[in-house]
Amino acid sequence: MNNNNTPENTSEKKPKNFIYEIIDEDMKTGKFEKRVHTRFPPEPNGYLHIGHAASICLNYGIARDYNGKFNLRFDDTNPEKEEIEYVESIIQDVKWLGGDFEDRIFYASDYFEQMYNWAVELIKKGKAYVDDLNADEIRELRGTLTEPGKESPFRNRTVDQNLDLFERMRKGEYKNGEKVLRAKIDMASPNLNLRDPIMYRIVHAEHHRQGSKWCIYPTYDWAHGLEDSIERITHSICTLEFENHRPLYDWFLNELGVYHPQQIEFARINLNYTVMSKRKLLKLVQEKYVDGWDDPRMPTVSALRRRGYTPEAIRNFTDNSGIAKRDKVSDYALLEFSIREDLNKRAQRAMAVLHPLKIVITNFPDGEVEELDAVNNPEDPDMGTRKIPFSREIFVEQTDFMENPPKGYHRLIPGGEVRLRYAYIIKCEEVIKNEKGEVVELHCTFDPETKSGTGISKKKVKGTIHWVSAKHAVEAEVRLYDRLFMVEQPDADKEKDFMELLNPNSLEIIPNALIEPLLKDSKSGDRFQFERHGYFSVDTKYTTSEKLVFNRTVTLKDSWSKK
RNA sequence: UGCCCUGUGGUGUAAUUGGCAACACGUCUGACUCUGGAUCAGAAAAGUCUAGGUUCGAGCCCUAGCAGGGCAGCCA
Repeated sequence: MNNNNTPENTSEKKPKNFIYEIIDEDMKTGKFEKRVHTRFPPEPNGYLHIGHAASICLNYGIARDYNGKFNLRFDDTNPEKEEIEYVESIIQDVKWLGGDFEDRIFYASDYFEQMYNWAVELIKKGKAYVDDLNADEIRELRGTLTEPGKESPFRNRTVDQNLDLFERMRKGEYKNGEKVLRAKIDMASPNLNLRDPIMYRIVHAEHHRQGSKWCIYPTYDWAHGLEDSIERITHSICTLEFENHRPLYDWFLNELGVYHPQQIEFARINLNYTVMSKRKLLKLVQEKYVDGWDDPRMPTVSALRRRGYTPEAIRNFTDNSGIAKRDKVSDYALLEFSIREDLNKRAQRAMAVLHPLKIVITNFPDGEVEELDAVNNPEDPDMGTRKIPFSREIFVEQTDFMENPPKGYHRLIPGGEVRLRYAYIIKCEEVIKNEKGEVVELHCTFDPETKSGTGISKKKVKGTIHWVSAKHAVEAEVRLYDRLFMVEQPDADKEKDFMELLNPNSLEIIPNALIEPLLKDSKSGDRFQFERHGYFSVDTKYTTSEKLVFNRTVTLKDSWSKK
C-alpha cells in the first residue's frame, strides 16, 4: 500500500473509465478512509456468461488496482429459483477468471436474521407495515407511470399490530401471498420504486442453504443495499436498470442509519450473434438446442472455457470492450481477436487434415519413413521443435487441390507444384478419379533438393500446405463451431422469436479427422493451433481414452476465402 | 405521455475538464513470409443527434427539441 498522497498514480496510470474517476475522487476526499472494497453479487439461478465476466473483471480489477478487497457474495434471496449447482459453477468460473476473493465468499441468506431485525426497527419507527392486500390489489393501487398510486387500507396499522403480524409471518401462520411487509414511503412518488415497495414476501419453500428455517424472504430491493452495507463495500457497482432503485437503497440505509456504500451503475455488455439473458439461455438448454450450459456455442464462461478460451483472453476482451453508461453491443470479432492474439503466442502448432485427400508420392521409396523437423511455435523459439514422420502416402486437405482453380489460387493444381509444410515441394503428375468423376487420389513426385530447412530455395512456389503421413496419422473427432444465431441481434427482432433465428449450421462434427501422431497423447484442455485451420482444444466432456475430441476455438484469419 | 439515464467513424472506447476529434476491433491496399497465419507500412471511414445561445474559440457550458434505453414482479 502506498501511503503518500501522490501514490502509484504518479506512474501516469490513466483512468480506465468513469468509475475509476469516481474512485480517484473518493480517494482524494477520503470518503471511505481511502479504502476500496468491491464485490460480485450473483444470484445462483444460472450459469455465468460473458457479461458477468465483465463485471467480475471490473470489480476485481478495481480492488486490485487500489490495493483493496473483492468479495464474492451470493444473492440468494429467492429459494424458488436458486440451486446449489449454480453456486458451484459460479465459484469455479469466478476463480478461473482470476477473481480472487480469498476467503471472502458470502451468502445473503446468512444475513437474514440481521435483516429481520432491521425490518423490525423500521416497523418500530413507523416506516414499515404489514399489508393484507394480494398481488393484484397492490398492483392496482400502485398507480401507473403517469398517475400517482393510492394508499393501502392497511397502511396505518399501529406499530404493535405490525410487530405482531410480522412476527407471525415469520412463524409461518400465513400462506404464500397472504401478507407482505412494505416500506411506508410515498405512494405518489414519480419514482415507482418508492411507492411503498415490498420488503418481505411469504414463500414456503426449501432454501438451498437455509432449508426450511425461513418462510419469509427479503426482496432484492430491501436486501441488496443491506448486504453491501454489512460487508462494508465502498463501491457497489451494478448495471443500469438499478439506477432508479438507488434512491430506495439510500432511503433504507438512511432510515436505518447504517454504513452507506456508493452505488455506481454501468451498461452491461452485449455481444452480437448471441443472446445474453439467463431466461433465454436456460431455454436453449432445457429444450436441448444446445448440449448444456457449457455447450461451446454458448456465451457462458463455462462454454468459453470448454471451447478453449483462456481467462487472459476474456479479460482482454472485457477490458477492450470498455465501461460506460450507454447501451452497447460488442462485436463478436473483438472476442475472436482477443483469443487469437493470446493463443498465437502460446499455442503449440500441429498439422491436422480435416477432409483428407490421398496423395501417393511415386518417387518416394515404399516402406521408408523420414523424420522431419517442425517448429513448435514460430512466435516462441523456446517452445522448440518436434519430429514428424513423412512417407510415400500422405493425406492433404481436399480443398488444397483444385482441378480448375480460380485466379489467385495458389495451392495444388494438375501439373502444379506446392510445398508440403516442413517437407518437400511436390508436383501433381496425375489425378485419379472414380466412376462418378470425383477426384479420389493424386499421384505426385517430390523433389529431394527442396527439403525444408536446408536453405536451398532455388525453387519458389506460391503455396505451402499441411499434410499428415497416412500410416502414422491418428484419427480424432473434430468439432467446428459457428455463431449460434444467424443475425446480429437475435432478440431485437420484433417479428421473429429468437429461437427461429438459430443458425442450423452452428456445429459441424468431423468424426474422422487425421492428426499428426504427436497429438495422440494430448490431454483434456490442451490447446493447439492446427496450421492453416485455427486454434483447437481437447474437449473436456467427450474425450475418452479411446477417442480424442477437439473443439475449434476460433479460426485463423483467412484473407483468401473472403474473396 | 410521469420520472431516471444515454446520444462521438461500421463497432466499442477516448479527448489534458472550453483550444479545430484519438485509440482498438473491423474493412481495404502494399511489403514480407515455408501457416493465404503472424509481422510491418499505409488508406478509407465520424466533424461529435438537431436547432438556437454563451464565448475569440464548444464534442465538452446553457436552452429547446429529437432519438434510444430503463421503471407499473410478492424476480434480480
